[in-house]
Amino acid sequence: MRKKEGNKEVAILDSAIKVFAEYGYHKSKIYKIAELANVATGSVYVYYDDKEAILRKIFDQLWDRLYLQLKSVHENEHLTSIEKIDALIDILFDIFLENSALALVFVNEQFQLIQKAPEKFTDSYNKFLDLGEHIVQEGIDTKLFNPKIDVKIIRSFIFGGLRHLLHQWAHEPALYPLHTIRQNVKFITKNGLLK
Amino acid sequence: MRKKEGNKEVAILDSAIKVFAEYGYHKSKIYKIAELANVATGSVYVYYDDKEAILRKIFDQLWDRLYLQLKSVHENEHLTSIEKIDALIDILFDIFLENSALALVFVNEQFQLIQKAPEKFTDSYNKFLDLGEHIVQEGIDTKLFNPKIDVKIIRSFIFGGLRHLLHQWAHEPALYPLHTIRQNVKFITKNGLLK
Amino acid sequence: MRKKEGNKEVAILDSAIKVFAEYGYHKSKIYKIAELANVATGSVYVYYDDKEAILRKIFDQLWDRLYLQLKSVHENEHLTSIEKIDALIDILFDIFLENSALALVFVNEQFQLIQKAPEKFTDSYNKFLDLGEHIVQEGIDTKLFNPKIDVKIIRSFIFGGLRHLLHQWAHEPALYPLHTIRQNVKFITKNGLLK
Amino acid sequence: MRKKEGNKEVAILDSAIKVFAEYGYHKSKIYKIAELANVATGSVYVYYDDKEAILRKIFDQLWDRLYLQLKSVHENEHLTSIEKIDALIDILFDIFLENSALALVFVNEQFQLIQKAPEKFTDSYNKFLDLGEHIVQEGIDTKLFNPKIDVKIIRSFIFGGLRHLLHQWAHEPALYPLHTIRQNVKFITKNGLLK
DNA sequence: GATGAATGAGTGTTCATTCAT
DNA sequence: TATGAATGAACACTCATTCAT
Repeated sequence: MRKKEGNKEVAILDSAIKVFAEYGYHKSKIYKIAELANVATGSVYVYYDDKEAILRKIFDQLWDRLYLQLKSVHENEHLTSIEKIDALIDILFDIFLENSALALVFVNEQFQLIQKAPEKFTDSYNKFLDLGEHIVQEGIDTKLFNPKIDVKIIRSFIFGGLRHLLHQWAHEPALYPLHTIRQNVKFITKNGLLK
Repeated sequence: MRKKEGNKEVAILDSAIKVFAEYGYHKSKIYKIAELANVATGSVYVYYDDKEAILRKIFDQLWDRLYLQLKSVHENEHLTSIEKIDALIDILFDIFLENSALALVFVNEQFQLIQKAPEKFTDSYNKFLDLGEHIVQEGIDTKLFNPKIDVKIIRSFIFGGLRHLLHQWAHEPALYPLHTIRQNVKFITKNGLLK
Repeated sequence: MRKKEGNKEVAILDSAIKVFAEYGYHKSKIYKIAELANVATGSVYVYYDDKEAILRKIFDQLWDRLYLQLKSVHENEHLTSIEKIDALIDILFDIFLENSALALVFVNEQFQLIQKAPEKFTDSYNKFLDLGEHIVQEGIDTKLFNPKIDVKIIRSFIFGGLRHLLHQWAHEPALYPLHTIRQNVKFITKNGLLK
Repeated sequence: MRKKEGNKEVAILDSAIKVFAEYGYHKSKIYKIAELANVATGSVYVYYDDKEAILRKIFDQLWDRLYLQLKSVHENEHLTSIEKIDALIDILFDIFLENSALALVFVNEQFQLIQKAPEKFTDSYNKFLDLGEHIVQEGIDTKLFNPKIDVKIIRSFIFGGLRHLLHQWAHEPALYPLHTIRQNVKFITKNGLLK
């Protein structure tokens, strides 16, 4: 009996990220993904129900990782709210620095997927956002951040700003060193949040 | 939508915005657009070369309008840099307040389109961004804004933040009144830019 | 504007009968049907929703014709029950004599189709059977036929016998002249029904 | 169905009959058959060359049994031709009474299979038909049956009638008790054959 | 210009069959 | 024998685009 190596499942996912990044979800062909993963077309369907399931899995994994990292930051009692916001930004930058194709997929496809069936979207995503919101609220409560701001709106604003920058960077990494982007984001964010 | 006698071209474009907003570009069918515009499928091709040309036209018009408005703001010598940034934000909010379907299309499809062939993307878009950048630079030069910031990065950050907020609003207008979003954005932006 | 010629719809149906007869429904390919009808594959879907709709249409037309003919026979008051049974047999033989491919499709595919969703099967089929049953009952009531027989069972028996013979004939027309088959069927049927 | 230890071959065949009966041959999946037989998909191919071989085996066994029974009837010198015809009908009814799924498979799939390669179809089938024909001929020779009838045609007619009734019964056993069907068939058959 | 019937290239998915273990 | 992961050929159906009228 042949055993599932488990490698194929991962290989398919990695290939999918690359193919989705290059062509966009809709123009990505299953046979391209299979080809790049060195498996047969049909094998894709051994591990994933359909094309969308692959995309969904990509985001599941992504947000699981991001949430766990942010959670560990948040549970560190030695950090101020400011330092936690700093860490949040670092977490996002680091994961995409590691895999720029993933950044492209994230920016280009998450909206469409989440819009289709928000309730089916990975729970870690909402947990991540909630935690981010919580951190901002903590900053307000501890008089570090300006009470005038609406946490949900600011959360979205920062998130969107980061998303856009990461997209540009993923698309043209040479244009700006990531650390410069990072510094600027931290600067504007903090100075905007501090009283 | 009622057929606009003698102006099928506009009717098609308006219908396309609605259909693209509802289904996303890739899942939008030409016959749906034609139907909503009360014209025959074939008529779409009388006015537009292909499906992508419709999308391109939507962005052309959008950025033309935005650029012209920002230009007029910028040419007003009575405004400070801060007031110009305020006006920039207002311009963006107002146009999407007027047409939320357009906001959705903008947020969901611009990336994909611009990525495909950046050089073919409407020139007004770049002009708009350059002008925004210019305004920020002016603020730095006049000692209003912090010189530490990189104008291009900050420009993208704010732009992305706005984009994301508009998307959320377009998708669920009831969640937040646009004016609250607007206030918050202005607040964080200004406090982040000012020394 | 191109006008639907109406010929294509018929051409596709005729081709489908031939292709279904030769390969069986499941092994028949849409492109084969289109090819034989001298139309493009896509044109098949201009006229029919899907593959099954073609098969369904074939039976709709078949049973509509058969029912109308039997109805006209039944309404002829000069005929005895025996003569009506004779006519019923003739009707079936004649229609398949005219189109032997249709006979094959009928024999091979009707069961599967009717089994899938009996309630969606053409109404004319049930009307035809009911009328056949009615004629037999009339024969019993007028003391021509044996009262011991159960009309529904006998109806099915004769129907199945005819079906099988027609199938054999359609498959190997040379084996038996249709008129010999017809005579024998009439003979056994009548002698079985008469007291 | 419970796994029959040491007799996977039989378990697969029994499962196949049920699955073919429920879904029809073409829509039956090998993995469904394997699942029902409590064996792995691959095991099916240990015992059968391919999907069609399973169907072929079902008919082989069926006709072997039927032929052997009819042969034994025919060799009984105490029976008249009429009694032999009676017995023939009983044989058919009894085997399907015992296994109604088999009846469905027989009715739905035999045509397609036999049509594809008549020469490869089980020999017992032809032997059975020939013996049936022989019995009718005997009846004619012994002046019991009407000499006008063509034995081959009548054989097919009766066979088809039975087939159709069995199909209806297998599909809706509650509609008619099998013994009523049996009586009616015997009645019409005999009265049609006797002078 | 306007129409909508006609086109046919293109692809996600299925599933019978194979084969390494 | 037995397994079930892996395969890849096959196909129904879609829909952007064309073009005869």
